Amino acid sequence: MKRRPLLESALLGLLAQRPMTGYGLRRIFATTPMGLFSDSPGSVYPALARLERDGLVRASRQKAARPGGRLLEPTRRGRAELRRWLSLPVTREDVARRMDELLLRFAFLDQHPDAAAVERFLAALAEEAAAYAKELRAQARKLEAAPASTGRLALEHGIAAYRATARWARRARDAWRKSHASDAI
Amino acid sequence: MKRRPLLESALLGLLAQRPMTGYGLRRIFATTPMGLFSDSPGSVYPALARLERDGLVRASRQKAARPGGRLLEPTRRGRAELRRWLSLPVTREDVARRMDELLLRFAFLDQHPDAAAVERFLAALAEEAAAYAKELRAQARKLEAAPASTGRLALEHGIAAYRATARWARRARDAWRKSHASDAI
DNA sequence: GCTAACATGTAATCCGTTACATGATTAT
DNA sequence: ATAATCATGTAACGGATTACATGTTAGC
Repeated sequence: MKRRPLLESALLGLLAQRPMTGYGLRRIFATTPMGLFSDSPGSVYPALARLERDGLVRASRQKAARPGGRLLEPTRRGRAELRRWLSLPVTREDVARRMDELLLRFAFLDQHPDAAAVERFLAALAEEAAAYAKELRAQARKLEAAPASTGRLALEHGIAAYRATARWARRARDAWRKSHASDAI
Repeated sequence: MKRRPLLESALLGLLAQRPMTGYGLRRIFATTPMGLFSDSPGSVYPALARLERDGLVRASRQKAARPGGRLLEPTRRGRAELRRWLSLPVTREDVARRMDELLLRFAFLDQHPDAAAVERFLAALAEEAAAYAKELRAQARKLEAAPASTGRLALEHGIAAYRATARWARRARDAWRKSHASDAI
């Protein structure tokens, strides 16, 4: 049960949205707010080679727009692997230490075949983020330094950030419900 | 000008607060919200060995509370290196891709000899975080998908998070001013 | 004709993770 | 006695970063 590197999941998710070349993927990392990933060839091409080796992605030189290019798309196994990843539960551990993975998963979650997955994810995230904010608040109360230390203030940043995440999750859930209400009738 | 690994800065900052053993440092990572670092011996001891090799940390078996233990403390060069790191400016790049490093720096910033450093840091962070939130908002306007996609909603999480950071920075600055007002008279 | 953009890779190095390995001391 | 805690390390492996290396095509 080793965790797949985030970069590979990001590549797989992007290719499931739209097949493209390695260069196209790199451009996305370079020009959009997905820029927490490096667009360097030395990270992207080896990761794609691993996905091909594992049979999750297939390349075609014929379908590429230019000679030399390789159009990449997920295989059936690749799409199954993506669904498996998207179906993972939202745990306290994820919230405390892997928020970026959670956000990445969520960004691809509208590709999940189960339409209810988005609402479930947001409900779980709202709950876990609020609960973790409370945990941090409890930690902060233990410190109680008379002149506020920057350590204490940094902890309060964490509290504020998790509260903002919980608030966002509740609002996103409402927005999602409204814009997908027609399906429910 | 290679960037020092975050873990090494964290270790150096903690040792500057209070000399302790490698085990003590690991316990901090295991039991406090600084848990974004691994407490595994395979990460901590090699990092400490690098700091010793570079002359930033010195170990004493005599000063240790128990036989076998090694009490670690920063050298003069180590403290200078810590000050240098704490003095780095808050850039847009940092805000966009290295928030965890910024927060770590801030958590140690009350060790900085220049008392004004904390206020300067918070002012810069408030400004850069708000500006970056605006950048993201501009990105979001370009998407304008009729039914909100989860990708779009994920971007809105980013906006909410950076706004929360900016708000926290302004409030922390006010709090810091008040609790240190006596120094200014 | 030249420059920017398109396109794919490899090599060296460093760091983090996991698992392994060992031993002393304190509390029950 | 024996378990938990204190304490320090090494080895194997994998992945990320940076730099290097190369070639094509489209637009000016």
